[in-house]
Amino acid sequence: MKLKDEGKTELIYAAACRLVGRAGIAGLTMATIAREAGLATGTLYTYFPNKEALLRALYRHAKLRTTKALFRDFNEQEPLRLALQKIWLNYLRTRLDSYDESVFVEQYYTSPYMQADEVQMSLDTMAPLFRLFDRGKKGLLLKDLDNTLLAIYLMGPLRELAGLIRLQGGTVPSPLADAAFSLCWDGIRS
Amino acid sequence: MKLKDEGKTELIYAAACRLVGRAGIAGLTMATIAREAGLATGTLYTYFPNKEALLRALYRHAKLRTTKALFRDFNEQEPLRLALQKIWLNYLRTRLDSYDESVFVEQYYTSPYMQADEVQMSLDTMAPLFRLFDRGKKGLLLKDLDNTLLAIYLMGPLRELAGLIRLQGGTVPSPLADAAFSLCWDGIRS
Amino acid sequence: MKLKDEGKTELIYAAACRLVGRAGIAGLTMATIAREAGLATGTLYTYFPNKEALLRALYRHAKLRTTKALFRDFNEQEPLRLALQKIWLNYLRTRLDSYDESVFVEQYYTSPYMQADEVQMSLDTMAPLFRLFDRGKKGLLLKDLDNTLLAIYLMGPLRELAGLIRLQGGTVPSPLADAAFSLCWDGIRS
Amino acid sequence: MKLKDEGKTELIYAAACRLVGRAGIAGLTMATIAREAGLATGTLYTYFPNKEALLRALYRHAKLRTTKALFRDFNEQEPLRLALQKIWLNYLRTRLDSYDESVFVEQYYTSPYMQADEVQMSLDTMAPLFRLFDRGKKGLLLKDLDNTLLAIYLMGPLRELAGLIRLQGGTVPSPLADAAFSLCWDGIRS
DNA sequence: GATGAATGAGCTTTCATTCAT
DNA sequence: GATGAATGAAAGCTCATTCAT
Repeated sequence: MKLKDEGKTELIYAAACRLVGRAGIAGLTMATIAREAGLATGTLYTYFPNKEALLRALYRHAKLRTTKALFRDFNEQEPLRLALQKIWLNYLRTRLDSYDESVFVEQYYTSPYMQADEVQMSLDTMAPLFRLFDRGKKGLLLKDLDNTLLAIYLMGPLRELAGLIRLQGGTVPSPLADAAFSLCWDGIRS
Repeated sequence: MKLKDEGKTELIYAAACRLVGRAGIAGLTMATIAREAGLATGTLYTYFPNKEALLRALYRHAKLRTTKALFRDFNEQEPLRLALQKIWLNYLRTRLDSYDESVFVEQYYTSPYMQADEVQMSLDTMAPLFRLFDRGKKGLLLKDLDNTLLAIYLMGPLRELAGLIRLQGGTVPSPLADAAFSLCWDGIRS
Repeated sequence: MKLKDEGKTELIYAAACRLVGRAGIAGLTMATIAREAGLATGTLYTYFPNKEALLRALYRHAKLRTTKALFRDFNEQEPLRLALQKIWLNYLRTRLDSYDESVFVEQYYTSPYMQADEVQMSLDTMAPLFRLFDRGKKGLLLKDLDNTLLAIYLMGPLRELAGLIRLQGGTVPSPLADAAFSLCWDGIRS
Repeated sequence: MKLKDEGKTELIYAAACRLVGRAGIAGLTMATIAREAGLATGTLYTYFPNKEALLRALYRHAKLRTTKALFRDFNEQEPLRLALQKIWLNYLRTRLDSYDESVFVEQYYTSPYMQADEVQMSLDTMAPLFRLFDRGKKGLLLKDLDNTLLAIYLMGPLRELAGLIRLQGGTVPSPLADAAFSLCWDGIRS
């Protein structure tokens, strides 16, 4: 007997992401996803009840993977600058390695599919970073500013930076990336 | 495309932007735009030959307005920090004042509608800022880094920052905005 | 300007009924209805929000027409037998004249589309007949039985009778029809 | 069509009938039948080559059972009224006991599945009743009318009558049923 | 034989576009 | 020019049927 194959879910996710990376969420159709995944249209409906559910599941999946990657090898005890740089580099690397996934997450966020509970889930993933900020502010290493603001300055430019590195065919770590982190660090340190 | 009534074109632009702000570019239909603008569907086709042309025209329109706003009251001879802060504030203000327009421009950029020549047009608009950077680096006031990198660091976080201020019901200038610009400045100055 | 045409609703009703008469409710598709009505598929959706609504509206429409026909030229003061025969003949005639409509009403009744409120509506239409029965029983002209039972015996066989007459290419009034009504009358009279 | 397990065929028949009783023939799918029967979809195809064959077989099966029930304990030599009442009561009882089956037979009859040879088969089953009518007319006990007409008057109201008894939660025999047969008898007797 | 995942034709519905008024 | 009904291609989804296990 053929059993439902978990790997096929991944196949579908990957196909959908690739297509979003190419033409945006707006151009995404069930038929295209199926063809890209090498499946029949109907097969998608064995794994997801409808298009919205597919996209929603993909968002959760991608968000989870991205978050996990964000804190890879992360040690909360490390010196602050090193710890922050690790997270920062992880984020950059993820955006480059999983470019399609990142584009999808971003576009989903402003699409009509986005729902309130998913906003909260997004915020929760940042908790360890915020604890790091608190420590830094207490030790007078960081400017005494709102955590969200610090996060915005640390991470905000990474989207465009990744785009730039990608355009130049670059990899991480790179001199460009090091210089970029220094900009961030000089901005937020006290 | 007989532009009988210029005001009606603006009406259509505004309606389309409002809808994108609410539910993203993906859910945008000609019928919805028409209803939001208080027109009949067919009327849209008096002003634009088709949907793609409408969006394309709207992008150019919005981009132009945004750019013009970016350099409002800008004087290239002013002290560097003040000049940069003015551009920075203008950008932030525009994102807040014309939130829908900004969201549209952003989503259009990654949509299947985006075309190569429009990318170039986007870059050209930044020329005055880049001249400012060159001056700053020559005078040893700024870190000696790639202009694009400096621009990314200056502008990159503004999208999220605007979102934050918007969420808190804030306006510009505000203490939050001042603190935020200091972060930027400390990051890029030598 | 083209205005929504009420006659087109009738056109759609007629087309749907004709098809149900031919192949039953089960084989009914929006595409077939549209083609039979000489319209594009999409046009159906200017007049009805979806297939279910179309069928529901058609049911109410057909039921109303059928009921109106049932009591055509009906005069509650007439002698009992004549009054009943008129209703009986009207029913038979309607089933023959509007055969498709009748088949539709019947099939809709046992289809998954049928809803509770429509059952009540169906019962209400029979009120004048029931008043006739009451009068007949009071005057000892009819057996003293439940109205519903009398109605069932008067009307129940008409479906099959109509089928039989139709098969024999007959019309109403006919000797067959007269004999048939005598059967009924002899059954219910006291 | 290897009939490995005769009991499973019955299981499928019962499941299909139950579903038709609930929501009509139109909403019937192979997947639903399988689930209701506690089988896998594919298993249905071991017992029937396709959906049409399944329904056709079910029709013959149900028709046969119904017919057999119609003439249960029937003795062609009995007095006419008693013999007719027996058949009449059997029919009523069957409609009540095997309600789903009866609904299925009825709906199948007007569905696109119905085929010409099945109409003939349906008529043939009535032969013993028709012989009874002939005897009655010869003995001047019944009106001298077409057998089909007599049959229609005897059986036609039973569908609705069964519905009524079912609604009132009644059983057979019942005073209602006795009164109802009298209506019939008085109608057809000479 | 039994299973249920996979298939794809065909159904319902949407929507950019046209066109009679 | 403005209107919105009409169009039909294409989208989302269902379901009879097949087939690997």
